[in-house]
Amino acid sequence: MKYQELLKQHRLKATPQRMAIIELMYNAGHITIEELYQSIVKKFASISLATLYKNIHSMMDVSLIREVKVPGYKTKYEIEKSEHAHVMCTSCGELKDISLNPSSLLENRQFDLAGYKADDVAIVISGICPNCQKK
Amino acid sequence: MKYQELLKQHRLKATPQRMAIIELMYNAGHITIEELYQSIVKKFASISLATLYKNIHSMMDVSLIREVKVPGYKTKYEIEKSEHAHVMCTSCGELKDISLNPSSLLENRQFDLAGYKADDVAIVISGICPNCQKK
DNA sequence: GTATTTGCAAATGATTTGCAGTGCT
DNA sequence: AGCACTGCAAATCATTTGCAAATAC
Repeated sequence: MKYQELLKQHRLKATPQRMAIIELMYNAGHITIEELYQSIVKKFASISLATLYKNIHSMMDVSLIREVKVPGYKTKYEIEKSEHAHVMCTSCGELKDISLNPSSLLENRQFDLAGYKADDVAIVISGICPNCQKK
Repeated sequence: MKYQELLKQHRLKATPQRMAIIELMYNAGHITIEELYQSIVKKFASISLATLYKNIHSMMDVSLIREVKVPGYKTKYEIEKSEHAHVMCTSCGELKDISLNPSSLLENRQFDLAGYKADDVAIVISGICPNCQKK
């Protein structure tokens, strides 16, 4: 079970709750706390929201997962993977990865960063997804 | 008083509370609800948080102000102005505009937007500001 | 004068905390 | 065994709502 390894690599204990969180997040791609809880209680009747929140934070602390704040919607979470940007559909709420590499933007152009030393770039493009365009 | 005009242009009634909100937001550049409230009560002892929230939403509905969601911090608000990106200091929390034009990025390069029709691009660069680098 | 806005208090929603019991390694 | 994790209940913090009185136009 690879999720177990993933947790150990980040020096977190591999509890069943955590493995379930990672599995669901991995399958969903992006998920809110709310959605995560709704899904996880089906397999794990006794899990509490407090546990979810605590684990989300532990995993963020070790950069195993990442929060994605999107305009007008609830924060979603994703497994950390290679850098990418996001497109969000303002009609149906779908959030999707796109392959734009945020930090390559910084390298290729000389933006005036006002003296800041950049660590991370978050890009969220809002628009209408192909499906909603049809309606 | 130009704030009055600004409100009328957006078909909102120019109440003193709203003018105070805009003035403070304008001076601060970026401000959280919290900070806005702390400042505004000094001049407007009787204002309520409910009024703040209601007005923030009215003004967002007519695109007079805009919310800026930043990783790890509270949402901030700013007066809508020409497109720009943001740098945020992860040490002191300062948020600053930079002149990078988000939608020009879309034009200059052909990103694969997975069929999305883009309306808006939000870019937040996290890093360390010049001041905090010294410490 | 009328429709909108304000401010209050209460409701709702989201997140955090303390603590006793449990479980991973 | 020992420390970290879980789940509960309660606390805290954030946001929204209903409504009567006040106000912009």
